[in-house]
Amino acid sequence: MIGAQPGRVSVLRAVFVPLDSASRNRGRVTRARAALAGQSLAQVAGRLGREVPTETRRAKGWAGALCELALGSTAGSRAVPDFQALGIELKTLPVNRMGKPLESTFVCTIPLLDVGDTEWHASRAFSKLRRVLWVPVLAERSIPIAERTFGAAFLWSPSSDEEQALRWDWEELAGLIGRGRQDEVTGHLGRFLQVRPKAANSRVRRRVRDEEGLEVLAPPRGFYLRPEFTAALVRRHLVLPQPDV
DNA sequence: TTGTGATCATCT
DNA sequence: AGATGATCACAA
Repeated sequence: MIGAQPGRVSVLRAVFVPLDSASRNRGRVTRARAALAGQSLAQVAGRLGREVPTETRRAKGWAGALCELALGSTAGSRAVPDFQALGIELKTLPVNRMGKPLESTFVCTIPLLDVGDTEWHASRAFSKLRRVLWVPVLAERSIPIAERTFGAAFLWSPSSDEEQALRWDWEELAGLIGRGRQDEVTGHLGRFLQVRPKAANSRVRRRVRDEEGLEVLAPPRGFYLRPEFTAALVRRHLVLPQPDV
C-alpha cells in the first residue's frame, strides 16, 4: 500500500494504517477506528447531529470534543481521564499529510501551589499520560474543518524509557516551580515535556509560592508534549507515506 | 472561576 | 519552518 501511487500516496490510507495486526485490536481501539478512521469531521459530525464550525480561529478544540462525543467520553472538563473506568486519556493529534504532528499536545494544567510536593506517580501529568488513546487528525491549516479527516487511533502507554524521559523533564520543571522559581520556567526548558502558559489571556493570574514560600501571583501554566515526542509515537504505531524524492 | 478541548499569531 | 507565548470555546 505504501507508495502504491508514487507522488500521489493515498494519504488518507497510508497515514492512517495501524501497524499492529487487526487481530490484536480490541475494545476501545477497534471501536475508535471503526467509528472514526478515514472519516471526515463533517461525516462524523453529521452522524451525531452536530454543526461543523467554519471559522478555525473559533473552533480550537472542536475536533477533540467531537471525538469525545463519538467515543462516549464523559469526563467533561474534570481533571480525570476521559474514560475513567479504563484509565484511558483521549487525545486528538493534528498531523500533516506525512503524519507529522503540527502542534504540541496539551497534557494538563499545573497546580502551582503543590506541584513541588507531589511525586511523579501522583502527578496530574503522569495520570494523564499513563494510557492515551491517540487519534490522529489530518488537519493541515489549508484544509477546511469539515474536510479534515480522522486517522487510525492507537493506544499508547509510555515505555520505561519514555516514562523516564518524561519524568526527568517533569521533575526539573515541577521542582523549579515548587522552589518558587517559576519565572525561570519558559517553554525552552524540557526535552519532551515543556511548560507553557495556559489561560484565557495573558492577564490571568494564579496563586503560587515565591522563593521564600510566600504566596504571590503568576500566570497559569500547563504541561505540553513537544511535537518531536508525539512524532515518534506516530512513527512507531502507524505506517506513514514515504517522503517524496 | 478553573479545567477541559486545543490552535492561533508572532518571532526567531 | 518551527517553536514559544497568547488565545478561543465550553462545561461544571
